[in-house]
Amino acid sequence: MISSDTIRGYNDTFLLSLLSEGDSYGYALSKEIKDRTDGKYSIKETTLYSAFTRLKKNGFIEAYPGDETQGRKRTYYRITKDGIHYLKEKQKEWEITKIVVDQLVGGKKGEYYKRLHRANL
Amino acid sequence: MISSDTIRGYNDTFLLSLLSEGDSYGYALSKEIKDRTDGKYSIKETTLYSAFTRLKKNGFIEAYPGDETQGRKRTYYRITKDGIHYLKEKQKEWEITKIVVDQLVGGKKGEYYKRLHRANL
DNA sequence: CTAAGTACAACGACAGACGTAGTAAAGATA
DNA sequence: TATCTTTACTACGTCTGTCGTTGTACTTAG
Repeated sequence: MISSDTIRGYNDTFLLSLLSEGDSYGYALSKEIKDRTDGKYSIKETTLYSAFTRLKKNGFIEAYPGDETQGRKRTYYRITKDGIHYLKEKQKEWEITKIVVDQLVGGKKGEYYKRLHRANL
Repeated sequence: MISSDTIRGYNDTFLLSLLSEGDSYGYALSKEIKDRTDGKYSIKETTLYSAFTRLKKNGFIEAYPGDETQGRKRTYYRITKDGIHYLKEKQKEWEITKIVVDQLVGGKKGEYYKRLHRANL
């Protein structure tokens, strides 16, 4: 199980990405994250709702009440234009981050080969 | 420029990875990180030295004084066996993290969900 | 009736990153 | 000679996302 701290700051992006596929609410988004990662990552409730608060404050999402006739009333969320813009920025950032971290964490086959070669010089 | 918060928690791993190639000291490691990422990421001084403190406390590195005949005396760092073990764990974690985040940030055509299953991680 | 699942909110604590400042020694420049 | 730049740290306080804990409330299954 990946810890949330490992991918700190990307929870907002995960939520925006899911909301970019359609409006949803807390519990459904939480389940979706767990399902899509095959249970390898899940967002904590407190993290989830504090993320909603932050995203609202930043104008990246809008909340509206659901019209459930049964069950407890849900709060639905809709991504805004600013949210879509932010999402795209973070998607680009992630692509760069992957490359940067790959170069620094090491541990890849190719890297070992190069190091071995260098050591033998 | 990638922010340190984006890759929070991986600074320790970066340092351990570099030290796994050979002993080094603060400034050299800082430069190496900047160079290897083509300037796309750099570690702040305070972050660097607080990382050293943490790594020492965890027994992942050992410090020893350099024997420079000129210039200010440096503190060199050497990775320990525990450090190597931790590094390998984090390298594995990173491979999983990449797949997990790829699946959730979106913006790419979904090859990754299949990869997650195929990778058997 | 009770337990489990759904759907949130409030509060405080923690840890890594970071801004600011200060210390110190050497070499380069004017 | 003076000072500016580079190297090499240490100390201290702040910020922010995450998370543990607790509480509330409504619904369905057994």
